[in-house]
Amino acid sequence: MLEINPDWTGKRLELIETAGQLFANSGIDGVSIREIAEKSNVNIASINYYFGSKENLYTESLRYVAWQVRCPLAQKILQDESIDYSSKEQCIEIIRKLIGERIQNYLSDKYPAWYSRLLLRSLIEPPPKCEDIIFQTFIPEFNALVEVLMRCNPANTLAKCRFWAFSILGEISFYVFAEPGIKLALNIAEKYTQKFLSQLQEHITSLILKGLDLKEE
Amino acid sequence: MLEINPDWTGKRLELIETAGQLFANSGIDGVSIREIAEKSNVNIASINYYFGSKENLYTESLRYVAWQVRCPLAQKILQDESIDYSSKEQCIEIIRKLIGERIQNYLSDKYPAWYSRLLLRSLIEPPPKCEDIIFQTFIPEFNALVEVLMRCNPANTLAKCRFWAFSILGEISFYVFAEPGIKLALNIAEKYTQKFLSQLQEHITSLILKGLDLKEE
DNA sequence: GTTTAAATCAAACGATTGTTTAATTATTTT
DNA sequence: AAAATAATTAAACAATCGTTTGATTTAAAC
Repeated sequence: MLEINPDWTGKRLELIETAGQLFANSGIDGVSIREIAEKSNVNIASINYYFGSKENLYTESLRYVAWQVRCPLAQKILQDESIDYSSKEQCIEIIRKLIGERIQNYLSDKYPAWYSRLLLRSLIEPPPKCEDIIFQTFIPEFNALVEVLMRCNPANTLAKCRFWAFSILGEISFYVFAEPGIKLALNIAEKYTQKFLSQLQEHITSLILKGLDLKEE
Repeated sequence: MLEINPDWTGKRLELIETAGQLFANSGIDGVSIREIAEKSNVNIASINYYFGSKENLYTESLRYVAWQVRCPLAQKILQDESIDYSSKEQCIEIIRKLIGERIQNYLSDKYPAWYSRLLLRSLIEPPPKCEDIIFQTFIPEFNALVEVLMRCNPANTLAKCRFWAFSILGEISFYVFAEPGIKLALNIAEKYTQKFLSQLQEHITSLILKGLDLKEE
């Protein structure tokens, strides 16, 4: 798992927040350190003073948002020995919560929208030294999600549960990085509403439950 | 719909193919025209001679790949008056084909992998003058897909069919832009195999059919 | 074969890039 | 209060950026 960085404070944090937002919108090469310095109200040299290089600032911004929007619920659930996976109702509730956590952390106003956007941008264009952060963020969460899905219905194969896990992660991610197109298609302005997000949670949950043959009705 | 460009020939096409691949990997700001010229074995000035600017070259590359990987099947199906949507088997086959077309065009070796990567990158980071291409590519295909889903089961609401359409588009897109992470998680090397892609097609189709209450068994 | 247009080229343009320097100011430590 | 460390600054660094120029070569048109 990703480790917390004690230096996410003061001027360093300010720079991370300002630069991260710019990086999320335009990529590391689309932003100049002068633009970052100007919007942060610091001298250009401060970036190298605090982070050593522009690249390090990007890496730190990524590590920061990856930590912020992480979804450790699946791991917690796996360690909870009081869970009875033979109870259909409990399994349904677990899956609903897992999907809900990711939707809230990625799509709601709990965090600024650029947090998840920077994270997903780094997936399609992993800058140097960022692969570790990406993989340490996604792989453990993915594996834990797969594990939970398998426990909820042991009759399903590993291959199937992996597909379902990607269905969950993929669809939610799509609402992040295709946001402009989606809002145009749905005629939505500004942010996703909580009502829309709970509908989305219901939709994905229902989809997965039917796939797992857990849906009652 | 997007229009074909008669200038996708000769040196112009060579430049588009070379530059597009670089753009897909590193973004418009991550590639220099000198790098493009070198890998295309042309003079630096040729880029401005043929396209006017680097930005125009990006736009043309995007228009080119958007045309190549477009999925017009849904529109064709809508215009086919011989289709009987009360036939469950026919509806299942249509949905399977729709999903299959997108998977083939986005993920198989039918086209170079960077085609779809450039398209999706442009979704999260739309360069100037590219919004039109993006929207003309995705929105009509999305709307057609929604329309087909509604005809297959008129009992479903528009809102639900939109969610399902995004489930299809989102999950397939995820396999494009999260490719490095997915291959690490699944321990896959090189390209997705056709076997894997047909499993994926089966998985998504099954998911949607269950959601539409069309799945027999 | 002559003329026109298209294509290619090396070279240079001004602007901007990330980074570094060295001096100065602020803050903390002793 | 003196010394030492941390933080901030303006200025300059070499390198690279996208673009343009003007000359040269190639191809097409008459």
